[in-house]
Amino acid sequence: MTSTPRTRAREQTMRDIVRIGREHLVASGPAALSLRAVARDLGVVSSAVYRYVRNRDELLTLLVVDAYDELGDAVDSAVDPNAAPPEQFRQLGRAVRAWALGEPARYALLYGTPVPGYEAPGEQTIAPGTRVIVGLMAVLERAHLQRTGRVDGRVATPPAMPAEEGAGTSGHLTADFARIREEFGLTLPDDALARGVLTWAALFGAVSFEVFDQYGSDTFTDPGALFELHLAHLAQMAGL
Amino acid sequence: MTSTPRTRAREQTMRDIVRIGREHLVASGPAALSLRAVARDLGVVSSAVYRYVRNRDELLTLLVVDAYDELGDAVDSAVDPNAAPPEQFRQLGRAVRAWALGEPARYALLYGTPVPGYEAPGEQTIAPGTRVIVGLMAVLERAHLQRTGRVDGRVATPPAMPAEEGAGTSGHLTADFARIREEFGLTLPDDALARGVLTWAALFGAVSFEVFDQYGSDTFTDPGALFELHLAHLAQMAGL
DNA sequence: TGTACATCAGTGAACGCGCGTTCACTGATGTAC
DNA sequence: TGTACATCAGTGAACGCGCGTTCACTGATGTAC
Repeated sequence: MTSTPRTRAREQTMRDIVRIGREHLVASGPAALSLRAVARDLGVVSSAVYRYVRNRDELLTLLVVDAYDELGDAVDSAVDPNAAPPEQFRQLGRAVRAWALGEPARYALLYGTPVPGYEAPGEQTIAPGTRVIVGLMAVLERAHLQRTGRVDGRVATPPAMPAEEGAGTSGHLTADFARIREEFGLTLPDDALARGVLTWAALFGAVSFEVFDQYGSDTFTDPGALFELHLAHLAQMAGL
Repeated sequence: MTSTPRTRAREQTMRDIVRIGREHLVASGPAALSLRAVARDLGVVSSAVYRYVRNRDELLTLLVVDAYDELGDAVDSAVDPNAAPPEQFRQLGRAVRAWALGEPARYALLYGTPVPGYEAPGEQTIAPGTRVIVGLMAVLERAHLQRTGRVDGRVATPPAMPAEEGAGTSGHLTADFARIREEFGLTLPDDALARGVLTWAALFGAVSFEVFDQYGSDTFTDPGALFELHLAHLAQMAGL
């Protein structure tokens, strides 16, 4: 039996720490995140936090994972599995934008300037950190399967897809794409993979420009409409 | 005669402050930039810096302008005025990427997470901050003029260009695009403007992903080749 | 050319603040017999 | 069921550090007559 009162209290405190950390992130950005301030809000002496968290970096990691997971959940629940791929792409894009605009500080933690001196530990952050690109690739894969006539998405043996060598696809890239295909279980050809990666980066570029106010505050009266236009062009670039 | 020894010394110190500030930015990021540390490196007591700079925010502004200008110069000198627009676009993109990879901390100051509590004063930062998008739009404008047969780029009366109302271009956007056209002296139709803005955001998205290491360090063996591929797709999206 | 005054760079001390992290400790909760 | 011991959350003091900004001051440089 692992759920003694003590362990339940510990889990609750852990959640409180993450919640308070989130609030501080929102208020002052990652560089200013401080264990002492979290302890204060937790109603506890500063050294007590070290019972829960090895150091400041570990708290940052908790917040990074927390944010990636919330974004991943938002995206997953926004994409209708029965919709057509182009619509799925738009749903994904809108979900990313909506979450980013709602949580600018946490978005910045994930996709803004890396926190100086902090290196995210891969074992904990890679899986949640790749959920969006995995989702995007799944949409592209489904579109590809439909295009090539395997609509249901179930292929007994994913045929060795010999990567219609695209216009500028060089040796290194071909190998990289092969590895990616393998790792994510995809059958997309090189060109589609390349477009997918660019679409991913471009989507976050558009979102970052809006969240970080690069357009200038009064350039676009209706940023949502601009974003819809962007989605249409991005879908085209993605090959959807 | 304004160049007394004293004013020359002052200008030199001013340059030293910016240079040292740059170095600190590189070492520890904008949030950690400190007037005291700059004073230390300048070999002067901390309060002396206040003879040159009103406060920390003003130093940040100097560094922002400094960085925007260096990036703008890099882009301007990379774009060959006699090249064809698609090649000009690639030159511009490569220049942005090269500068960003060479100066990641200063790139982050411009295009990463906004510094919490700091608001850039528009009067000083807007002009240098728009040089890249102005350059990009100039490339697109030239392509447009060539396409429409006014190759030399000199049109006596820029004809009232009634914005071939694009697929999803709504009312607000049309007005916004009209304002942009006016402000930058462009004749590009709405669709080209929209593509230009997205291409701009997408280009910086791709660069940010690389500089901020979003791809994962060992996913792409040859990031330069990937970027060239991106440029090809982006040029296509831009309508070049 | 020389003198009187104004300007300005830089000093040093101070104010009040916040930070991460360690350490020996107390007292409550959980566990094994 | 009761007792002895182990675990663990939280305390409070301390170490050593850095920060932005103000202020009265000294002494050198520049300017006007």
